[in-house]
Amino acid sequence: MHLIITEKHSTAKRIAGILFNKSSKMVRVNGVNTYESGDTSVIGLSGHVVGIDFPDTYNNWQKTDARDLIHADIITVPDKRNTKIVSALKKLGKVVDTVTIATDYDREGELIGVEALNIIKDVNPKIKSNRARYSAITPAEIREVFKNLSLIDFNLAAAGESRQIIDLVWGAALTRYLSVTSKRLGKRFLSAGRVQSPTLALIVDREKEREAFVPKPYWELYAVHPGEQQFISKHRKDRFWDREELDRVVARIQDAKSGTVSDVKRGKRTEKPPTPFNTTEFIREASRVGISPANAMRIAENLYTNGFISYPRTDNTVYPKTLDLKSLVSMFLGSTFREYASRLLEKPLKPTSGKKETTDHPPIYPVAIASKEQLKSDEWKIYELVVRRFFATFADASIWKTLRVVIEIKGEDFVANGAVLVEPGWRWYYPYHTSDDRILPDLEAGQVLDVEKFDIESKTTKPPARYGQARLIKVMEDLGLGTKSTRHEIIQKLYDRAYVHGNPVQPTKTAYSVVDTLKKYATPVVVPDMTSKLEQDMDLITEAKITEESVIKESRDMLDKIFEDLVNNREKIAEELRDGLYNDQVVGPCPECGAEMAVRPSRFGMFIGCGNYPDCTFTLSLPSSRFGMVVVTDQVCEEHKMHHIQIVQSGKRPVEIGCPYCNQLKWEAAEKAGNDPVVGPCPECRSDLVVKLSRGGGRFIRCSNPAQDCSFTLPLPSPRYGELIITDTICEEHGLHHVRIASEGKSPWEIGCPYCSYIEWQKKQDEKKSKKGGKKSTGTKKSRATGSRGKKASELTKIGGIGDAIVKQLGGAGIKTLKDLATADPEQLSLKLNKISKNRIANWQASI
DNA sequence: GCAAGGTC
Repeated sequence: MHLIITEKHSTAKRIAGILFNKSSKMVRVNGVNTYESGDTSVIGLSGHVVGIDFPDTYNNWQKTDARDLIHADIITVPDKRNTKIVSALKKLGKVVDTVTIATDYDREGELIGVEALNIIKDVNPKIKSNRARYSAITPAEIREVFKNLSLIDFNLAAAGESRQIIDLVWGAALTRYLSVTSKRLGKRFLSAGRVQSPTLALIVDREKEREAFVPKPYWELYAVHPGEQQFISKHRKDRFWDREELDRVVARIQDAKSGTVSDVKRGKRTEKPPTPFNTTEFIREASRVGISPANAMRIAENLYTNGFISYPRTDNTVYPKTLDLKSLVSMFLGSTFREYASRLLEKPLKPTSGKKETTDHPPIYPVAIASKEQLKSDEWKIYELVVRRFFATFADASIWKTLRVVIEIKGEDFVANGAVLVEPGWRWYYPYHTSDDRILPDLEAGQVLDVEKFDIESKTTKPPARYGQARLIKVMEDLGLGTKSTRHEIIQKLYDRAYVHGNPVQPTKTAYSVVDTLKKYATPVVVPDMTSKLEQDMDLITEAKITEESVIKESRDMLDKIFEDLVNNREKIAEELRDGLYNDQVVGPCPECGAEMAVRPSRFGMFIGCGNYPDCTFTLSLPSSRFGMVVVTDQVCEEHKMHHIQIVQSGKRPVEIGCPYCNQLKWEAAEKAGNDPVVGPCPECRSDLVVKLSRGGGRFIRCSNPAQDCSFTLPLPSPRYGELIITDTICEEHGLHHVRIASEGKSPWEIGCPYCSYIEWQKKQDEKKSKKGGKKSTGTKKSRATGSRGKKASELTKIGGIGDAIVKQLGGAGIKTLKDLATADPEQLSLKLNKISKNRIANWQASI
């Protein structure tokens, strides 16, 4: 049997479609869809199906010396999410005599293929192998390539493997050193890596430049020319740095009522059409239409899996020759883009091409017609962007008519520039770039012009701007940091680690400390050179000029030297790191005694405490801090002079607490006022259910039974902003008023009956969980095994919403006291309980 | 609980 292995499922399906035509049959092997015809099978991987790691004996961060990781054994481990594919490969491997590796045509693709081959070799050492290399999945190219199979490039795969090992060793050793030395263990650990650290350094360096920037004042001088077509001209000097000089000029000209046109230059400016989309350029243009890099990639992936656009992760800016561009454009004759397509087809199609041409994937282009109704609004925005960009790459240049006029006013030259778009060219297809005409009247040399007045604008030079996410991705690409698929993830990682916040991106003090320490003691990991050197070495490995082993050894030796320094200076570094880390926790003056308040850990999560403790015991609570990391931003509350606070949770939008004192006062006021809006009768005791403000600034619904012996609660879905409106509609089933959340500038969100909405939401969570599988079932078993114990009445019932049945469940999960509950991770706990969401747990915790 | 690279 012949087995073809591709990098992803979608390519397996498409290649089978081309090679087998209609005889392609889908066969499930160990739960993996494969395609079969006659003696040949095609299976798709999911990228790397195995990874590398250290043996379990190195797992304890405190007990293992970080330095030992440099020379620790490295083992291959199957990727947890892809165990099915691994076993399918083993199963098929036994009955196969030849394997064709048809993964992506790049370095990682070669490695991914060799990894799969090695899995098969384990069960079938005599297997024969070859390689199919293609740059676009078109029938012509695929058929051709499979007629001319080549050999696997094991050197190329070895180059990829050297990268894996070097990244793991440097990343893990430095991450552990930083975390252990600064005692930042658990989820607040401090990380370092070949790509993330230089990226973080870029952000920190830019912030330092901004801090060091001294603004310089300057002035601009304009003349206003009235008439049918009023316009302004600017003094030729552009910027006056010397106020006295400006004053002298103004004194000379101020009573001038006219000027003479001394020079007129007419010209033409052409703008070439844009080049085909690669990932970075796509992300930048998506941010123009208001979509963040992470969202743009998520949406693009979605459009790709649904067959609307081509593969979105590509560096290529040249359409492969095998791509049938004409039929792609013609396809749009039957769409809302008809007029654009037919205009393009009037002439032969000549696409632009960019500088970079790669072999793995084509540039991003549309592959099918979509209608606006079919897609969500952001999806349509992205789809339209890809379509219009595709069109623009065939369009003509746009042409501007330009006019430059010099006007002499009492011996001083004033200049006016005009530009009018005369041939829109590609701009007609691709209207995302502003193209404002600057219209000047048709002037002739010698003409006398009126001057109505002079305007002086006083300005200052601006510090370099902070990086926006899209800009940062571009800079990373220019420096060779990361890949098209990882750059936006690396930036996300910096947010998750609380190294940065906001957009444009701002570093925290922790980032300053980490970057400073690494710069001083482990320079190679904070500069892009490590990546460029690695790239060069990988090329040499590929050309068989040096070995993988020698590259790895050299890298380990370098890290050994670095660790000598790190170990010798441990105390000093610990102190430096902790200083910076403390600065990151400083919130502002204590309202009671004026001392410095800072974020501090307690058994129940983080809180803000006074530096004068125990003399001053004033505290502010930070309710959601159990679920994420606290970020102190540089925004300061005018009233309390406290820094605004954010709670960052990996993979989620940060929770903006704002000024923690304002937040606390708001909550206390709401508690005191007690006029909480009533939603309806409590399903358990018939008292009023009311909307309460949670300590985190969020909202939830609770029973207001005055005796406090009913503990029914309902969470509310999470837009924390906007007004909660209780409507007149009443749920027939639960008797509760429907609610909606109204935010300014957005259409209101109808939640309906909060009870129904909660049940609905829980169902969805359960479905998600059951899809994950594996982990959950063992958790449930465990909870049953220990569940028989917790029987007595528990302090847990003091919390709203917890009755005897839930106490029993909680007991089974090892939660017996309020303290247990307060310190539990809601997500983990929710997995151990039956139909109790992590939000519900979070609400309990917030009410402790 | 570490990296970065695939893929979803």
